[in-house]
Amino acid sequence: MARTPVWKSIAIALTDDIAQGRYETGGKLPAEAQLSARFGVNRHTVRRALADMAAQGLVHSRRGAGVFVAAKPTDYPIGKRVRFHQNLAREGRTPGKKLLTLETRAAGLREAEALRLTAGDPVLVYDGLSLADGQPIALAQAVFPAGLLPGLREALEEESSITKALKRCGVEDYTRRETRIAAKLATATQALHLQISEGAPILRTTSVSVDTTGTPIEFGRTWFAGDRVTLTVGGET
Amino acid sequence: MARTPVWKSIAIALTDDIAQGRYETGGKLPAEAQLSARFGVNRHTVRRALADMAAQGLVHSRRGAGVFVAAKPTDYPIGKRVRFHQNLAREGRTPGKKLLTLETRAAGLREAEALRLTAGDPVLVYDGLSLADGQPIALAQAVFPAGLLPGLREALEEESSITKALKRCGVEDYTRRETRIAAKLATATQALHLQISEGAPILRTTSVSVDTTGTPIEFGRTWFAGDRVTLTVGGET
DNA sequence: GGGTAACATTTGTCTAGTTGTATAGCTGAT
DNA sequence: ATCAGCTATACAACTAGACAAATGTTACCC
Repeated sequence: MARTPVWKSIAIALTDDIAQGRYETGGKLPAEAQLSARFGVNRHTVRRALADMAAQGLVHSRRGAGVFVAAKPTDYPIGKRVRFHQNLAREGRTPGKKLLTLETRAAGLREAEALRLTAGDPVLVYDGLSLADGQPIALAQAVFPAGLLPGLREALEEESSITKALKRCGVEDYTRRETRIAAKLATATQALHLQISEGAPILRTTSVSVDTTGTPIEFGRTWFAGDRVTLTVGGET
Repeated sequence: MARTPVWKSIAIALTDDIAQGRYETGGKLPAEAQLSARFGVNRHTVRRALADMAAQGLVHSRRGAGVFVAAKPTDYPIGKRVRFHQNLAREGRTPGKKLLTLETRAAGLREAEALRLTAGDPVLVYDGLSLADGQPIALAQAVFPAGLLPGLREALEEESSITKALKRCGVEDYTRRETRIAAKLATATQALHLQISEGAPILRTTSVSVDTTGTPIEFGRTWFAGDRVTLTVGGET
């Protein structure tokens, strides 16, 4: 007759609290010390419960910060028309962006090929962090042909969305010609930005977008935090 | 001529030690390993003795912590005027309270009926643990009509007693209109808070308190640890 | 304003000690 | 022969305390 261990009943109680909405998704749980006081139990026992919940993907902890209710993996549709803001708004989440770097440099081989340029042609490289409800979702790099899109740099600095910035440069619409998906492990830098641990799984997508005339406009590489995003393909989005 | 078993003589010796005041009530006994060394027997034999004493309510053990001398069952008078602090102080024990949760939510059917509200009306729910000399005595849940008592939440957070908090909200006096008593078995969560074993007997009281005008003010449910409390009814307290 | 230094908070990890439970075996009395 | 009483050993579950490492906050200075 194995009675339910203490840590398990704590895990159940906390799971119930989350399910009841007493703690918001993405929100912070009380500190372990507070929880141990609330349940009248040693902190280690609380940690055992939290570890169980973390293994189920219900919560995740950050040393020095706290324990957070894990947000459900975001479904991110990949199709002809990929719009970050729309994709997230549809899921009922608040999209956000953080500009990391914005620079003009010479195109590399890979980039030149994708954008139908010559290696060495000037390209505008946008590095940014995509957020959902304030939580990092993806690292995005977009490479634009600088020669074709004058004024894009300023537009990207001011506008909150790439779609809007492109529109200001005369690109009314654009679609994805191709998207490739691969699974990788996070490097230290990526892990830092995405607030995941080094070596955690990430999804890398590589894409080429073209305007209505079929001219390549953007060469994009995006790294998604593997446990926060599920890519979906096939809806006619 | 059945000789007294070894474990029994150990139990007698320890019981005598307690009676002689060699171990304070509420204090910790030496670890089982130490006792087994002292009596020159196996730890299991000591455990057999302790189990016997625990069955008599003389001691109680907490895994990982030790074996403690049990306090005598507290007499807890239930009448028109039930005040936790007073009830315990009269017995010469030090009352204590620990706030577990405090939330505002919609009233359930049962609660609405008792408080003469409509199901769905906002109620303030107080969950707390009552202590005597630091030992858990009872789990208490009190449901207040949130609409009638603005500011009660803050008062409950700051004051140590419900009576005082109510006074701050203008309730000078209140009495019990009714108390129902039932015997139940402890659930895992209850057992955790009361530091008893799952399935141990508990006393559940359900009460409705009214102010001087007869308006229901509190709907209370309390779970007493069965072997630590004896409810008394009938004194004109 | 921006950088930085100090401080408090919080999680991560480690060591040690204690009770709870399970299994196996020995011994003497009936 | 059986069986209750006890020994022996091992592991699981929980407590207790301490310290390290990361983070967030605040005050302060230039």
